[in-house]
Amino acid sequence: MTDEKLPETYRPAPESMLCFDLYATHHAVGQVYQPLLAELGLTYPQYLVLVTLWTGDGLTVGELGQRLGLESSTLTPLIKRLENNGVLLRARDKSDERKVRIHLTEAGKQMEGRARHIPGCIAEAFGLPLADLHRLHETLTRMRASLKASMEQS
Amino acid sequence: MTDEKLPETYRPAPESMLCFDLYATHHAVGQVYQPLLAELGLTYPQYLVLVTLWTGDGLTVGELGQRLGLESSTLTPLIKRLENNGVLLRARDKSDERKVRIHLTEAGKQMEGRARHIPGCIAEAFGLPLADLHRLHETLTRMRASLKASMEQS
DNA sequence: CCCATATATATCGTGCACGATATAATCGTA
DNA sequence: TACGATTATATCGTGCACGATATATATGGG
Repeated sequence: MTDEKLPETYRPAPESMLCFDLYATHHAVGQVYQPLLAELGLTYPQYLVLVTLWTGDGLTVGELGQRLGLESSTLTPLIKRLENNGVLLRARDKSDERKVRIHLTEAGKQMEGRARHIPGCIAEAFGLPLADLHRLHETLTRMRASLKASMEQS
Repeated sequence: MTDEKLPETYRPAPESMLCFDLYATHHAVGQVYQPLLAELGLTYPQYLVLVTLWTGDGLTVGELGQRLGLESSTLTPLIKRLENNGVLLRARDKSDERKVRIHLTEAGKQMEGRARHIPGCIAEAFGLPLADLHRLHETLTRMRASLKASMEQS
């Protein structure tokens, strides 16, 4: 990073800050998801958990947390809410009783079909050509790698 | 959006979803901010409020909410915490007693100097050339506009 | 002037997210 | 085998964020 002095009048406003772009865009995406997910009785984080389970049932809490970047203190109550709503079941792993494996119920599996239209709706709402979306994905992935690296070293 | 059928085996994983990119990148940025803001005794949303006030003192709760995209139900307690920490004061507007205007204290004004190094640290952690950051800002801004438009019409 | 309506903020209940800590199972090694 | 260290989840307290609702002030039409 350059160390050059910025003029005294340089005062970043939230609207010009990249971190705010991420914050606000993520928020706006959540607003678009909200009515789509409400039909299924899901919140956005709950939907992410189900998407992950649809790619592979029987994951442990830890594996889910690794995929989604969430702690057990977040996942445990979230998963219990999903269990209360009947979309999954929690079961201790027989060969290692420390682990809790999450299994979809029939209702949870069938929900995949009912959610199939959602990615298309979201992609449409983005309103950008596919090439831009690809570039965005790549930029954000590289950025995330860099952010993680800068955290490790400190 | 095209309506063409996707193969039955198409199953988006969170890691390939753009919304997850935004979610995870925003989260990673928060992790980088956290130690920098902890020195000032601030959370990230509190920092955003102060950044906004540094660009113009005496904003109302509603104006802050508009700039940051937050509701009074979020801002009111957040601002009260900042008031308890002595960085700002809340005062009813004399000419319209419905409005609450937020004014920085001396401590709140001085905090701007103590926070001046933060944007540079963050930009460095992004680890991308400035051109990419500009492009990202523009892409996200356009995307946000499109997302908002798609919400209005529905 | 009075009241219906609109506006600005605050309150309440739910859920997400964290760090710190607790608990319980497993593993390594003496 | 016994015990310290590690691992996996759960619990607790704090703060953010929302939608629904309440309260208080302001405004406009009759």
